[in-house]
Amino acid sequence: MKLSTKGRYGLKAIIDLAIYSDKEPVALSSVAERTGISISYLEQLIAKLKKAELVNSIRGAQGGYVLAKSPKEISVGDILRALEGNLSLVECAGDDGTNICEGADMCVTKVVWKKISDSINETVDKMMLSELVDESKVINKNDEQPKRNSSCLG
Amino acid sequence: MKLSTKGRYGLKAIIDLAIYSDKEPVALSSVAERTGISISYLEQLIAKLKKAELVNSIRGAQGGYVLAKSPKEISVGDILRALEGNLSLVECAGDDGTNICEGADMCVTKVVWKKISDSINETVDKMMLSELVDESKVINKNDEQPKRNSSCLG
DNA sequence: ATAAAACAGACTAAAATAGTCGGAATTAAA
DNA sequence: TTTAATTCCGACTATTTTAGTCTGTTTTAT
Repeated sequence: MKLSTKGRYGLKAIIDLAIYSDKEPVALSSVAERTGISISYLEQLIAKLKKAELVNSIRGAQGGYVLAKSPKEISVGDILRALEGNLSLVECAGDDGTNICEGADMCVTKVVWKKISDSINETVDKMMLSELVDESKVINKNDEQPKRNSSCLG
Repeated sequence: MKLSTKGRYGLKAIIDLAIYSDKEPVALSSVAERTGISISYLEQLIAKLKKAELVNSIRGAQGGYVLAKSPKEISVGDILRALEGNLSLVECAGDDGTNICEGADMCVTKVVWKKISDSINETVDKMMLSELVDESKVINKNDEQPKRNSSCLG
């Protein structure tokens, strides 16, 4: 039940975007440089974020990506769901109306999975991207150069 | 980030045990019959539950398994951790002291993963096996034969 | 024109999952 | 004391998922 690298790297990537796309669009090449994630893979991740309308793209030379709205309005839940799909631990407890088991009515364990995914969603929905950006600035406030930190893609 | 069948089937299995092992040990063959999970696979699952000291085994003919303690004292968290390992969504936020990333101190996303796993653990630790057993009895109270329900291994 | 970028999608190696299988050890009962 | 039921053990395998890479196309500022 581990999160895939899509979720982990993708969150890193959008935090990077949030920090650096204030003035001008940020190219994936520079995100890649700072985070240590390959451009090719970033393309996959950012495509999901774009599809979820969390980021916008500017094509062509000097193009790149910007947040589609304020980091205060983007929750970690929005980001993770965009990257990973629904955050339920089992298919049958998802919010997307997929009720795949026939016997779901009389399924005792379903309430367990439902409670777990509710608590996950609640937790991630009240964390905002802006908080992570702030936290990141605190961590790096003493450095001219922000930490490269490519060893920790956590 | 889905739970594996170990967690899903294993929980079903221990609920079945809790219901039927009041008087005498329950053989895996009968658990298999009721749940629709193969005996071979059940062996794997129950081995984990035994290792975690949630069930005891009686070997030989007429043997089987019983709960190691009252269902009131076994939390869903105990069960799922026995089956799945720690319930953290990433390695670096586990409780087992594994701090694998070097840059973990300056890792912004780590607090995200920590909050999520805390909320998961909190949720599953306050659900007790006894509650699921009770719930299961309510669901099946009108039937002479409990639901076979093999279509829903949720 | 050129170069820098986003965009699209096919492709692949490695790892994890979801089991099965064969046999050995133990023990109640016939 | 044999038999059958059971736990126990570990190796094995097919399938699926993950984690990317690679090739090429389109767009656009300079």
